[in-house]
Amino acid sequence: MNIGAAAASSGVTAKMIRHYEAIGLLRPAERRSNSYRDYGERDLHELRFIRRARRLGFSIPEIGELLALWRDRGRPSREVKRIAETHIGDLQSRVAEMQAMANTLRELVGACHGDDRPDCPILDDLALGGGARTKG
Amino acid sequence: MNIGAAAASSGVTAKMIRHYEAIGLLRPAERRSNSYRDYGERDLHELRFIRRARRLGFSIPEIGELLALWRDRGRPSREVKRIAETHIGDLQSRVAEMQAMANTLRELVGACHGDDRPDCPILDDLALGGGARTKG
DNA sequence: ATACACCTTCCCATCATGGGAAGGTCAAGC
DNA sequence: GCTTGACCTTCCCATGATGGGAAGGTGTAT
Repeated sequence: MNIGAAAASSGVTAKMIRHYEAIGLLRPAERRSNSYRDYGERDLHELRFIRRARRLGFSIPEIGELLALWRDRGRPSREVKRIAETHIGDLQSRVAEMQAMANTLRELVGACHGDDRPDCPILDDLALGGGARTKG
Repeated sequence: MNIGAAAASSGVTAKMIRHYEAIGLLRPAERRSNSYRDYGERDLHELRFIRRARRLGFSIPEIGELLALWRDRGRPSREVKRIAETHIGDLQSRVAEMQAMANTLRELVGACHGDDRPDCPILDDLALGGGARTKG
């Protein structure tokens, strides 16, 4: 199966499949006599795995770890769980940070009359240049 | 005031100050006879404005809009409010997306015994390659 | 044979940021 | 005056994930 078909079937673009191979996330694909890459069911499986993990927000290095564990039929599930938990923690931190931003902005938006008048608490606050006040 | 002092006083690195000038976010700084950039209070104000806005997660184009409005003393506050509200909406979407990821992962982690045994629902799920099941 | 779709590699762009080289400038100390 | 060290300048390169596109080879259908 050519790279185009593998791309269509896995949801990973051909461009990205070559990229994943180049950075070592995927092992080099088999080549046919015409130098075309050749993919089988097993490769498709890995490509779908990668796509799904990317959708869940795992970074490429994390996916590398997960793939290695996935390829190793005898690995302890402990490892996988640890990686997933670390990733959940990362997601939570980022969510908290963005919520803090949004809360600060909501306060400011609430204080801004938003009409033709020029004075605007949002700009006034940005102009202060201080740290995030709603942090604590 | 040299770029280093402006950087120290605004919290924006010298590297980034030059970058913001290069992409047109800041007007070209005054130059002294030795070709050094020269900054005054007004520039410091803009730099602090930018730093604060970046911290609140505004993109560079958004900051460009906000800066333009800020420089225009007579602008209607409506504009500023609209930009801020749009940005809040963006933040909320991203937060929701990341929370969905985290929830899916939490389910999977909850189902994984996480010991020496090799079977692991997390990897099993990733291997399915389907869409996000916890979406709806 | 011709056309068209597909494949290959290689280079460039994004976005915000940082690293670093090569070279000019300035202030302090000897 | 000359050296030293801190600062400035511009320019190039790297990140990480992804896409665009060129130049050229291959495969298949008409």
